[in-house]
Amino acid sequence: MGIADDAVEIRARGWRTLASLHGLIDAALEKDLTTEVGLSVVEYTLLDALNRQDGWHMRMAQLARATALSPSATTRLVTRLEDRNLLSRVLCADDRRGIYTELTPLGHELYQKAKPIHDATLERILKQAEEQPELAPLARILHEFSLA
Amino acid sequence: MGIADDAVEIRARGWRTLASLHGLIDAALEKDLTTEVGLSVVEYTLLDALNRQDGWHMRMAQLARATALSPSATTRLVTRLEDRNLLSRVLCADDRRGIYTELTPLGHELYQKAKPIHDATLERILKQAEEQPELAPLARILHEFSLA
DNA sequence: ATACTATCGTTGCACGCGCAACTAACCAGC
DNA sequence: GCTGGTTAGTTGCGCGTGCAACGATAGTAT
Repeated sequence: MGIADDAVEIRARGWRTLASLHGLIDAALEKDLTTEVGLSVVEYTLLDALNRQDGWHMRMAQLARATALSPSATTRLVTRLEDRNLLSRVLCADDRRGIYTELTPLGHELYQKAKPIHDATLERILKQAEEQPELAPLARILHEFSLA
Repeated sequence: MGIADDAVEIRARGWRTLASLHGLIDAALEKDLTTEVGLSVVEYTLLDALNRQDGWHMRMAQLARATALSPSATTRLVTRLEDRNLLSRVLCADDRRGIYTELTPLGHELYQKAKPIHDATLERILKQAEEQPELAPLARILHEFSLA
């Protein structure tokens, strides 16, 4: 009984810590990326996902999964980036329902410019989180462990 | 050089894992809490924060911090909950700019009803995440470690 | 071929969010 | 007392999001 309650409490604490650290990092990335290169966090996440598939296409559903977004939000996100000429939609012949997306040269270029900013902010915030008692344990784990 | 690059990559991976797990948990909580008790995650988070201060008031700014929300969003969140008679605004005498909030009996009752749902979903999703290779390491840590 | 069902992506809609501008209240200094 | 600066909370506004409904294509059974 007491043990089970403890487990519940530990999970709840852990979740609060996770949410808090996530909010902290997300807000910092959002601020820095928008001011420096005009990208929101999800926009960067999408470019990053496309870039890690170097040279290869991704379908809308994959992008939705990578960004943790709904299909509709993904549609509009891709539309926004397409309007800025950062990526292009490519109809694929074998399944005419599906839509591939790929980075344009401009999109690749902007990503290269954004990545160091992203990485620097991430390092800065994690370092800062390690000095905050509630966040330190989790932050330290992200900093040091491979997690996969 | 290679070492520094590795550190950057490890951090980026860690952040993606964190964001992914956060999204997974958040979506599941959102779904279960709204369908079962009509509360969003932030709404539950706020009630939870108030409840952990048992019997004591919280100011708007504290609530904003607890929910990782902007001041304006906090105002409207509190207004929503107040309109449902789950909490009440209390002007405090010593600083007439400040506003205290406290749970109503109805709010306390709803929280008691929501908490087991929240905890069950959290446990379920964490268990499920532990079977997903990318998320497992982080999920296991939340499950087992005290983190404070 | 013809239906029937499933999947992929897109749109209408309402809603919650952050930012900037605002009001009200506190707190100096003089 | 009054003035200037700061802090607490609230509103106007534009925007991104999820949900539900939709059209279009694919797959399958008969």
